[in-house]
Amino acid sequence: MAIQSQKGDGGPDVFDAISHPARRRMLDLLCESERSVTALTGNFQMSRPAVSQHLRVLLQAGLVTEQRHGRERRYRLVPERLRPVREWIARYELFWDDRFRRLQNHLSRQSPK
Amino acid sequence: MAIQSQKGDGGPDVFDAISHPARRRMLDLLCESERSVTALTGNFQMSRPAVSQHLRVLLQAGLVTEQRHGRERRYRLVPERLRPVREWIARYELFWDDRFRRLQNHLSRQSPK
DNA sequence: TTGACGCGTAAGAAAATTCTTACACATTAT
DNA sequence: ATAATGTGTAAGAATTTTCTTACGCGTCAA
Repeated sequence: MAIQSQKGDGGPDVFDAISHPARRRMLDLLCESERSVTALTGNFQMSRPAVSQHLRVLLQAGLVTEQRHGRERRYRLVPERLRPVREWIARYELFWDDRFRRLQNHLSRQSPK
Repeated sequence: MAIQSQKGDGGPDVFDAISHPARRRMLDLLCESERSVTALTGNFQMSRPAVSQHLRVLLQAGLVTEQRHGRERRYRLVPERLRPVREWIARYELFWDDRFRRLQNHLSRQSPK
């Protein structure tokens, strides 16, 4: 028996939402303007329901919002929600910058003097 | 029948690798110093083989490297590999900064004049 | 040499993911 | 009223993920 998963009920995980290439592409497309499901589907090879399902994942992660306009629903990007990712990455960014800085220091201490 | 998946054979996906909380935590731990599998396992509730399997995902994504020291293997962080994530996020960061800037402009054009 | 230690991998189970097709339901156009 | 549009959701299948236990193999210590 394997007791596993139980995925953070506290809130849908943003990292998980952006792990699928199609969902990242959807966000990229929504950067330009809000779009309907059908409009988005044109950019993928999957069926419309599949796109719809991906949108639901993004919706639950709070990365997009839905607005009904007559019979269509337009999805709009909520970029702020990506902040947790940005913040997590920041730590590592410093890390690789540090390496770069150390390398520079090392090199500059070699030629002069 | 459903012909699906075929996950990017070009290379293991970094976004996918960091989608699991345990793997992010492992990277966090490896920020401080390189560690062995057993040392890492102490920080989780899963079995050692499970940790080992997660490390393999990170390894294949190039996020860590492995060094054998006697009978143990130490894993070391390769922060540069997170760059694709940083770059992808950058676009959205501008986006939310823009919103902030527009709001400021809006407000500053209201009080003066 | 014998054990104990550190680790990877195999095998298998439980769940989650990700698609597809089929339908049901509004809304808009004829 | 009817038909066409735009969507969500249900049902089901193929795959992947993620764990666990059981083993096997090198390495270090007695």
